Parts: sequence; structure tokens; C-alpha cells
Amino acid sequence: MINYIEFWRHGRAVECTGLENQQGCKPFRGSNPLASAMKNPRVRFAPSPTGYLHIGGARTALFNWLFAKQNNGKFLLRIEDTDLERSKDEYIDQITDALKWLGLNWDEDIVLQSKNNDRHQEMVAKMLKDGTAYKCFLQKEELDNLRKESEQRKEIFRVPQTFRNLSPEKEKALIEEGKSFTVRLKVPKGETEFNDLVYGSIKVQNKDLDDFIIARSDGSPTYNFVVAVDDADMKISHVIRGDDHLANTPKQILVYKALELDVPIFAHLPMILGSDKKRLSKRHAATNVQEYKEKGFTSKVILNYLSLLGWNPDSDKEIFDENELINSFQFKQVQKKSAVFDEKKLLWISQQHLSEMSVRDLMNEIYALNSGWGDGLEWEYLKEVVKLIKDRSKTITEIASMSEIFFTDKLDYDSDLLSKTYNDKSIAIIKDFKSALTSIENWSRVELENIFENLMEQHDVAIGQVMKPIRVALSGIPFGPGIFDLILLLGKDICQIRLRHTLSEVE
RNA sequence: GGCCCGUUCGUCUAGUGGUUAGGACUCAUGGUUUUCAUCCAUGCAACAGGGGUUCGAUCCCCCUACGGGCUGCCA
Repeated sequence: MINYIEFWRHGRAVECTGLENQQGCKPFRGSNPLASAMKNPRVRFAPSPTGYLHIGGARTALFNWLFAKQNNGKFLLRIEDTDLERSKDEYIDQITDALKWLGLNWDEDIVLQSKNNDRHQEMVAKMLKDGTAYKCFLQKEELDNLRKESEQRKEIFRVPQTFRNLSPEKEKALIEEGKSFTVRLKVPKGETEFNDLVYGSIKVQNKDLDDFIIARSDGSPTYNFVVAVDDADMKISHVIRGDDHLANTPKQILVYKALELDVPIFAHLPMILGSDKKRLSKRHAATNVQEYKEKGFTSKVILNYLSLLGWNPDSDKEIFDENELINSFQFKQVQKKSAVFDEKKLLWISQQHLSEMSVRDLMNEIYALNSGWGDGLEWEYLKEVVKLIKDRSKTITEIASMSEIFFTDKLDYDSDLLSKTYNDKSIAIIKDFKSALTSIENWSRVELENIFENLMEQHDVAIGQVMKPIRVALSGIPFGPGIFDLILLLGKDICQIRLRHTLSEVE
């Protein structure tokens, strides 16, 4: 078993045919019941539909997906919708939409946990029959009191095992009395150990676990029970999830063992924290995938950044596409400590991606975000617009918003900027520029350069002093595309309109 | 309280029983550029603390502190 764990931690299936002599990489043996599952691993992402897809959930999904793709396995989706109070159908759609947007497509049909209720009941019944679980007639109030008492006495609270070995007659009597009961797993003596792909060997004493409840007094099964049954039914070979489940894993292993099911391999991923080092929550700026989409990050950017939280590629490379991630991902490079989400770095990653994207792809991204973008304008014109501003943008929304200056005749000028930019001299410069434009013969870069040189001479100033007032008049912002590119793309008429408009504002 | 997990620059991280503890983001400074952005260069900045083991510990062991998770008839 250890060999397999080493195997999955360090190597990819294709590298480990058994012919290699790679360290930690042993060939499969047919005797292991999980061997076939391991060649084609089955993993799952199992969100609760109680909110939008969280950024941490997205990373969990991503790592599952990467592992499945890398090893020719299946990536499954299970919706844990058994909490009727909080689960909502609209969230199921939100989550699946977000996963689709990210490109984390799942194999096979979505499993709705709520549909497995009969199966869960069946398994509870089986455990009762097998004697691996028992009916506990301790009432909630009694339990609460006992807990309180031992707290007062500063003792460690343990659930009393009063009903562990109740005779059938007594049991029947209690039921006839109308006593309600929960079903508890009969935790065996000893210890439970497993080898986490990230955290290594984890061992707990079973006595610290208590006979935990697998079915409530209303008959509904509890999480730690259900998750094990469902994972087993779905033939999940590797359970990859957040490390908030680390401490629950031994309980789940006891369920597998009680039901004589194959225990999967576990890999727990460190949490993602906000800038205050607290668990990412609604207190933080943005926590769900949808928000980042709206902020203008492409799915590839999100995937790239998320992959770097809690994992490192064992090289200096930081910009990855999906295929590169699939090829590089390794559990042994996964961090044990939680990682802080840093939007600055996200922006940098985004910028790197944008600079490598084609104008056409960028335009598609812009349209996906805002279908009305550049309405009524020529495709070729829009292409030029994007070409001019793409290298100056960190996000898709930045491109979209900066492109606005190319979409109207008249601009809304910022009065502070105008008063800072214009004085008698700079007003004289744009006036001269305006008349030079009127008499321009060839609408070309060379011609424009000549005009600028003349203006510099006439007014005895450096190019910056010519450029700045013209730029502000034409674009309304003190930065942006090269001035000649700007003028050429806007065209003579719009330039004239904007110069006139500026003059009317400042004079 | 008990159990489990973690702790290298502000952030993401690399790293080894002997290193000037490396890279990336951020920030600062300088350079290139018609502005901005890019790009380049330089700089700031870390081994949580205390004990051991050792000739020598950031690295191995123990303790403490801090942080997180679990401890529920939530998932």
C-alpha cells in the first residue's frame, strides 16, 4: 500500500510502467483491489449548493481535475445537497456554470447526494445488522447535560457507550416506550492511520473519536457516514479536498472498514486565506469565482493563479496553460501550510496572459463579458482599438473601459485634469495643432510627426509639452496609447471635435 | 479542554547538517520609451522563540508561543 502512495505522490502513470527504476515508483501488483482504480483514478469535487463557487472550492476542483486529466482518470461532480435548510437549486446552477466557465468539465452525470437516501438507509441498516453500529437511546438533552457536567469538572467528555451492547429485548422495549434513538458507529479499539498524499502519515487513537452518530433520530444519515458511502459507490479512488476535512478522515475510514469497502487514498489541500490571514469569507473583497470573472480575469488566469496557491511547479515557471498544469502537477509539490490570496499577484498573472493573447481572443473575452461592447462599430476598427490598449491593461475590463475613448465623439473631461493640463501656452499649442490638422495633406504618421516638430519649434518646448495637452484633449486621460497611433485611429474629424470641445471647456 | 495539522522576506515560494538563505509578486530608486504600460538594472526585506543532538543547525529531536481545523442529531 505504501508503495502506491509513494507512487502517486511522486510519479505519473506514464512514467511508471514498472520498467523504470525510478525511486518510489514500484510496479503495480494485481493483488491489490485498488490497483485497477489507480491506473485510471476516479476523483470527485463535492460542493454543497449553499452559495456561489468559492475560490477555495475552485482550487479544490482544479487539483482534482488536474490529477484526473494527468492520469487518464475521471473527474466527477457530486452535489452535497442534503442540508435542505441551506441548499438551493439556483446555487447548483451557479456552481456548475462557474465550473464550466473555468473549463473544469466533469465526466459522467452529476450525482445528487439527496437522491442516494435509500442507499444510505440501506447501509445504516447493514451496519446495524452486522453489529458495527448500534441504536443509542441517549436523548439530546441528556447528552447536553453530560457534556456540560464534564466540562465543569474539567474532564474530557466522552459519549457514554451505555447502549452499545443492548439486548434485543431491551431495545424493543425502549422503542415501544416511544424513545427516539440515533445510530452510532461502534468505534473499535486501537488506532486509525492513513497516508495522506500531502500530509503524510496521520494517526489517531480511536478512543479520541467517540462512537459518532451515523444516523440522526429522524433517521437521516450524517455527513461523515454519507460521504464515505457515496465515495465508495462512485468508486472514488482518490479523495482530494480541503484540509478542513483532515480531522474527519479517520471517522470516514472507520465507516469504510465497517462496511468492508475499499478505503480510497486521501490528499488534503491547504486552505486559502484572505489578506488578514483569516479563512477566506464574505468579509473579504471577493471570494467567489463569479466576481473574478466580472472583474475581468479570464478563466485561464484564474486557473493559473489558483494552481500556484499551495502548489509549486518545482521550477521558476509561473505562467501556465491548462495542459502545462496537467503535465506538471504533483502532490509532492503541494504545500502543507495555508496560502494567502494575493490580488496583486493575480493581476500580474493576468497581465502576463493578456500580453500573450491574440487580439481576436481578447475581443471574444470582452464580448463574453459585455455583449454590447463597441456596438455598431466596424470589426476592423475595434481590432485596432484593442491592439493599441492591450499591452497597457491588466484585465479584460480594463481593456473594455479604456476602449470607451474610441467609441464616442465627445468625451467627458475631468475638470481637475483640465485645469492641471491647460494654461495659456498649452491652449495655444492645441489651437495651433488644430489648425495644422485642418490643412494636413496626407493623413499619415510622418505628416503628424512633422506637425509635432513644428509645434515644438514654434513654441520652443520639448515634445512632452506638445504631446500632453493634445493627448488629454483627444483621449481625456493623461496616459494611454502612443499619441500618433491615437490620432491616426481616431481620425481627423473626431480629433477636431474633441479639440474644439476641449477649447470650449478651458477657454 | 482534548485530538490533528501548520510556522523561511509584507505575499506566493525554493532550499541544504557548513549557502552571501535563492526566485517571483509588491514597494523604492535609476535607465530605456513621445505619455502610460512594458522592458532592463539596483535596492529594501525572512528561517516564530527556547532548549537539546552536533565541531557546526534554517534543516534532526523536544518544549513553548502563535495560527488553523476537528471535537454537533452542520456539511
